[in-house]
Amino acid sequence: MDVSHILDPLNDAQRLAVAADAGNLLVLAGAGSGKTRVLIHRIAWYIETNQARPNSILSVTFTNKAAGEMRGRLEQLLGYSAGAMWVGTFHGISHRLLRAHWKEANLVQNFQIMDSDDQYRMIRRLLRAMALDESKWPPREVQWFINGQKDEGLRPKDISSDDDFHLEQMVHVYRAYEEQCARSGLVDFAELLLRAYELFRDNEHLRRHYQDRFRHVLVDEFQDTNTIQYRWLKLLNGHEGNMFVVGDDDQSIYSWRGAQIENMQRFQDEFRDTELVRLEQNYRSTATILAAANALIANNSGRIGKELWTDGEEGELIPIYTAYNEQEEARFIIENVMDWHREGHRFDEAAVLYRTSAQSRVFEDHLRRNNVPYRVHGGFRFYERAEVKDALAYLRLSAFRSDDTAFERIINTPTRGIGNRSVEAVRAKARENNISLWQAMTDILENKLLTGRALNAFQNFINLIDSMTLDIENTEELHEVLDAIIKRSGLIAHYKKDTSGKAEDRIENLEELVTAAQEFEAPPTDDDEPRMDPMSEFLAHAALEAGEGQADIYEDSIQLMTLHAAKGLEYPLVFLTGMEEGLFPHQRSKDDIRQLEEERRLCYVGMTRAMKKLILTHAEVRRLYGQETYPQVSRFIREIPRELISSVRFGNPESSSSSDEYFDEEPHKQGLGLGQRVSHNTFGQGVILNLEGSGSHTRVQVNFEEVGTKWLVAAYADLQMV
DNA sequence: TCCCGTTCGCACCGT
DNA sequence: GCGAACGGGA
Repeated sequence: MDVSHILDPLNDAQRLAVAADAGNLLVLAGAGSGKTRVLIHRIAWYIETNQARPNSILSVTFTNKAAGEMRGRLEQLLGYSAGAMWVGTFHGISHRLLRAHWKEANLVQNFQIMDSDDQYRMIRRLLRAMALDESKWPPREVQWFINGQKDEGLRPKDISSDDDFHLEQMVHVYRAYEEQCARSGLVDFAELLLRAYELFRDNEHLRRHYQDRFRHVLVDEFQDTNTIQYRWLKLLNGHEGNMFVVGDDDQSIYSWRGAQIENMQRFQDEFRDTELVRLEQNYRSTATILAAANALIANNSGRIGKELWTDGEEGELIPIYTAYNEQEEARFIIENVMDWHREGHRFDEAAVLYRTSAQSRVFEDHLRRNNVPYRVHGGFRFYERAEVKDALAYLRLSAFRSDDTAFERIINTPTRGIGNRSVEAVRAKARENNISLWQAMTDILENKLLTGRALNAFQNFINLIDSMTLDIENTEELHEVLDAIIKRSGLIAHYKKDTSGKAEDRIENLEELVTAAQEFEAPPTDDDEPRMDPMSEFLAHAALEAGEGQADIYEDSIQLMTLHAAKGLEYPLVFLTGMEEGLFPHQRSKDDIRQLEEERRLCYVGMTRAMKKLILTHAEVRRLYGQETYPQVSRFIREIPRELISSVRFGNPESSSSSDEYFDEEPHKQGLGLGQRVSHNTFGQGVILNLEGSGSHTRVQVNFEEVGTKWLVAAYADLQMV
C-alpha cells in the first residue's frame, strides 16, 4: 500500500515517530510542533500498513474538543469514517466501559453522572446532615479532598488517619459520601476513572479482553495525566503493549488538579523499551518569540529538555509596555488592536491573555466603551446553567426516582409550598431508614407524618413527576419528552418572574435544550456493547460535555481568555498582560519552587501561543481587591534575554527606550534614603523605612504620622524632602 | 417565601 | 471592589 501521503508531509522527527516500529514510544512534542498531526498520521500509518485494524486502536485525550478534532482530522486523512475506533476522553472511555460492565463494576445499570456542582451540593447536604460546622469543614475543601484521594486511587479504607482528627473526619465524610452516591445511583467524574481502573485491576478476564483488543493505545497531553489515569493505562498496556504517548513536560499546567508531570519520566522508566522522539521544530512562532520562550523555560529544573527552533523568519522584538495602571494597560492594548485592525487584520487574530479571570473586567469595560467586538472564553457553560440543570433534573427524577441530587434540586423549584421544614423531615426519614428521598417522601405521605398542607404539596409533586414518567413512556422522541416536561414543570413561568433581566436568556436556554436534544446524536458503539436508551445517552452527554460558553462565536472579535484556557490555541497577535510579581507569578505560588515552576510553564505556554507578534504588558499601579498595589515587574520579564525585547513606556509610546531598565540592579535612589523625612500631598509627613526596586520602579515604604505605613512608587508619589 | 442587608474571601476550571 | 451566600425579618 502506498503510504507516501502519510509520510511525505512530515519532517524527519515527525516521520521517525509516525513510522517507528511497534513498541512504547514517548513523543516529546514542543508547542507548535505538530503533535496532533503526528498522532493522526500514526493511526493512519497503523491502518494503511495493515499493522492494525481500526477496532484495535484506542486514542485518549483530555477534552471533548481534542477528541472531536482528532476524529475529524483522522476521517479527513483516511477518507472514511473511523467509527470502529475508540477515540475519546479518559472520562468518556471510562464511562463507556462502565456502561458495558456495570455489573462487574458494582454499579446500578442506570447510574447517572454528577457534575462538580451536583457533587458540591451533595457534599454540603451531607455535612449538614452530619452536623459538621461548615466553617471548619468547608464543602469546597471536602470536595477537593475527596476528588484528590480518588485521583490518587485511594478509597476511604486505604487512608490511615494516624490519630489526625481532621483527616479522620475527612475520611468519615468521604465514606458517607460514597454511601450516598451508591444509594442514589450517582457517579462523579473522578469516580468514573477510579471505577474503570478498579474494573481492570479486579477483573482479570475483562483486563485480558481489553488488553487483547486494544493493541495500539495512543495518548495525547500525557503530561496532564494523574495517578489513576497513569495506572489505568499501565493495566491496559499489559506486558507487550504498544503505547504511543505524546506530551510536553514544559506545558504541564494542571498539577493543581492532580496532573503528575513525573508521569513523563515514569513512563520511560516503567514501560518496556521506551523510545523517545523529540519534536522541536516549531511551525508557529517567529525565531525571536521562540528564543525568548526557550530562555524563560531554561530556568526550570528537572526538565526532560528540548529547544524549539524554526526555519521561519526572525520576527520583531518583543515590546514590553509599562502602563501606569490597569486602565491604561487596557487602553494601550485596545489601541494596538485597533491599529492592527486598520492594517487589514481581523480582530479574532488577536488574543488578550491574563492570569486570573477577574482581570478580564477592565478589558471588557474598555472594549465595550470603544465598541470593539470581543469574546471571553470560559465562564458558564450551557449544561451548567441553573435553568438547564433544573429541566434535566425533572427528566432524571422522572426516569430514576432514587436520584437524590435531582430530587433536592427541584423539590421546591418552582416553589410549590414544600418549605425547608418539610424537606428536612424527608431528609431525616431518608437518613433514618437508609432510603432515597423520594421513598422517604412517599413513606411520610402514606403514614401522614406531616400536616395536611405539606402532605397535599407532596401528593401534587408526586402526581407531577408520575405524569412526566408517563410522558417518557408514551413519547417517541426525546426532544418531545423534554418539551413536555419543561412545559409541565412550570419552569418557564418561574423564570419569567426573574427580574434581574435574565428572564429572556433563561427561557431561550430552555428552548435551546429541546433543540439540543433534537440534534443530539448518540456516539458510536460496538456491536457487542449494549446500547443505552436515548435519554440516558443524552444525560451522560450533558454531564460529560458541558457545551460552549458563549453563543456568538462567529462574529469577528478580540479573544479574551486566561492563560490556562489558551493552551493548545494560537494567534498572530498575543498580549500577555499583568506581568507583575504577585499576579503572575501569582502570590500563592511565589514561595514554593514547584508551584513557581508551574507558573513559569504557564508563561511559556502563553508566549508560545503567539505566531507573529507578542507583546507583554504590566502596570505600575494596580487595583486588586479594591486596594491599590504597587507591584514589581514580573521575574519572567527579567528572564527574557534583553536583546529580544524593546520597552515602551506610557506617555510616550513612540519613543522606545532601552530595555535596560528591567535589568538594572542598581537602584536609583533619587535622593531618597532610609530615615529621610518626606512630605506627601495627601498623607502628610513621614519617614522612609524601606526602599525597593530601581529607576522608575523604585518603591518606598514611608511611615506617615497621620495614616501609618504605606508603600508608594517614588515616581508618582511626588515626595518632597523635609 | 422572598427580599435584602451583611459578610466573607478572593488563581488556574476539563471531565 | 465585587459577587456569592447566608441569615434575619416582614
